[in-house]
Amino acid sequence: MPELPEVEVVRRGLERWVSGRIVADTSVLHPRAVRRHIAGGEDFGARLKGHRIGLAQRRGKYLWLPLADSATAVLAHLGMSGQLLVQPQDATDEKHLRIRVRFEDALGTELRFVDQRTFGGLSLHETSPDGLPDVIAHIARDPLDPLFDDDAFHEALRRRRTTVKRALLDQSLISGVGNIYADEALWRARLHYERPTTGFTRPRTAELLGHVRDVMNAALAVGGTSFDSLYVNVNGESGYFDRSLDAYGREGEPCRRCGTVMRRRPWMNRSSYFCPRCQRPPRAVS
DNA sequence: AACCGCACCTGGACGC
DNA sequence: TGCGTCCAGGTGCGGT
Repeated sequence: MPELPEVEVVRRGLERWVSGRIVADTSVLHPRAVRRHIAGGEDFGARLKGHRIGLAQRRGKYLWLPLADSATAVLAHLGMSGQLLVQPQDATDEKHLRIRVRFEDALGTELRFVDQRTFGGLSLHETSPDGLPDVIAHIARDPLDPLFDDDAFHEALRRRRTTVKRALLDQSLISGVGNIYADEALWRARLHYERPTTGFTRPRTAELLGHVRDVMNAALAVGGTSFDSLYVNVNGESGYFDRSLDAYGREGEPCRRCGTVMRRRPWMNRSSYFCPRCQRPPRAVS
């Protein structure tokens, strides 16, 4: 479900409501939610207990909470339907509550990981000297990271024998982009999703990256994209960017630029939305 | 080494 | 009402 802007909204919420607190007790209510924590749910809880939570971090769609005085961090991925909520301790359990974390203080709130489809989860990992959990070393920096290297991205794009949307979704090339923001950025750049990346010029890459950043920043400014109650911030509130989408989910509606009816095409077991006039397919594919 | 396709889940919307 | 089908914002793994 969530892409970079939605995950960043959650990170900010964790920083505000969770960072600095000391873990008391953790309960894992569904084993799949900790499947990346090989030692299991009991071990997961035991290792968190007594540790102070550091500043919440993010790379792409991954979030992590460093544990103070240890070279470890709680890594979180929301998958398609995961939520991290800060709830009053006495609030009724959500139907898909998977993990609960209570704290030593008297603030009266707890952290809950709620996840309908169980594609997401929490796990504890060693962190490298730069603070990155070891298991996400293969995840590229995201386009809002000041250290993202535009030139290296361009060179990598040209080396790949792939198409532009596949490249945008490849988290080892550029992280944080998912199906929604890929379609939005491609619409803004007037690029068809099957356009090969091999022939990309430097200006074309620069323009595409500019659109990726613009659309993500615009989404961030209004709290992210929510089609339903599945995506919410830590307080359970939805974002409003769904009202601003130009491509994603607009099959049958007029292109906001040229009025042509927008199309949807099955693509890699999901969908691609595009304007058939503004985003012409490459000749070889058509 | 790259690249592709699929498995991993639950549930809502829709057609019959 | 119920059943089948399709669809959903992601990732990692195995096979080629």
